Amino acid sequence: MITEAAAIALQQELRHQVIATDMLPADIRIIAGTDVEYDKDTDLICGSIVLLDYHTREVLEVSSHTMQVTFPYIPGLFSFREMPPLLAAYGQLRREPDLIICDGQGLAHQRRFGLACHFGVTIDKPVIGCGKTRLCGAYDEPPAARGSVAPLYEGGEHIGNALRTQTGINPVFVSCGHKVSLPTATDIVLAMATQYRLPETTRLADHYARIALLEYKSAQNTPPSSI
DNA sequence: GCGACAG
DNA sequence: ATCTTGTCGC
Repeated sequence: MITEAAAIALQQELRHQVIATDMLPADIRIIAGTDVEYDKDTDLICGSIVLLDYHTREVLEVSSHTMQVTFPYIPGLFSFREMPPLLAAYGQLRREPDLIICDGQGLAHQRRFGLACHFGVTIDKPVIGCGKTRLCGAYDEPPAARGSVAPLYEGGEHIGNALRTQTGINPVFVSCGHKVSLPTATDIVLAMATQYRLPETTRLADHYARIALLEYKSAQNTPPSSI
C-alpha cells in the first residue's frame, strides 16, 4: 500500500494538472453523482455513481463496486481511501457523464487537491467538489436565504464557496474539482439542490451505495446454493 | 505547543 | 463513515 508520504508527494505532483476554468459542454445532458458507503462492522466500502438526465433528472444508469478499504482515513488524504471503489464503479458505466459532483472537497483542500480534483484529473472529466462540512479555510456565515454564497478563503486564496442551498439550513462547501470554474460549480450545485440541502446527485448516489453494500453482504452470507 | 481535521 | 429517539429551539 502507498505510504502517507508518497500519497502527499503524488498530490503535490498532480495538483498542477487541475484546470479551474469551464471546459464542459455548452449543453449538459448527463450529470453524475458519486458517494462511498462504509460498512459498520467490516472493512468493506462501496462506491456508487449515478447518472442523471440533467434536465429531467431521470436516473439513466447506476454503477456500484464493493471492495475492502485500502487506505486509512486521514484528513487531507481522503481521496486515496475513496478513489479505488469510485474508479471501479466508473469503469463499469456504459455511458459517460458530461459533469460529475463528488461528495467532498476539490480545491478547498490544504494542498489544493481534494477528492474532486484527484478524481477529475484521473478520469479527465469536469468534476465539482461539494462537501457537507469544511475541511480548511475561513468564511463568514452566508445570509439565511437559499442561494446565498460566502467565499471560503485560505492563505489569501479564494478556494471555494459556502453555499446555502436551503433557507435557514447549513451551507454546503463547493469548490472546483476539474475543468469547471467556481461560479459555474456553485450555480450547478444550487440548481441540483432544489428540495434538500444536498444535490440530488449526491443523495441518489448515497442511496444506491447503501443498497449495493447491503446486497453485496447478503450475497456473501448466502453460501452457493447448488441444486 | 494547541486545536482543527472532507468521509 | 458509524453509534441513534426524542427533543430543544426558532
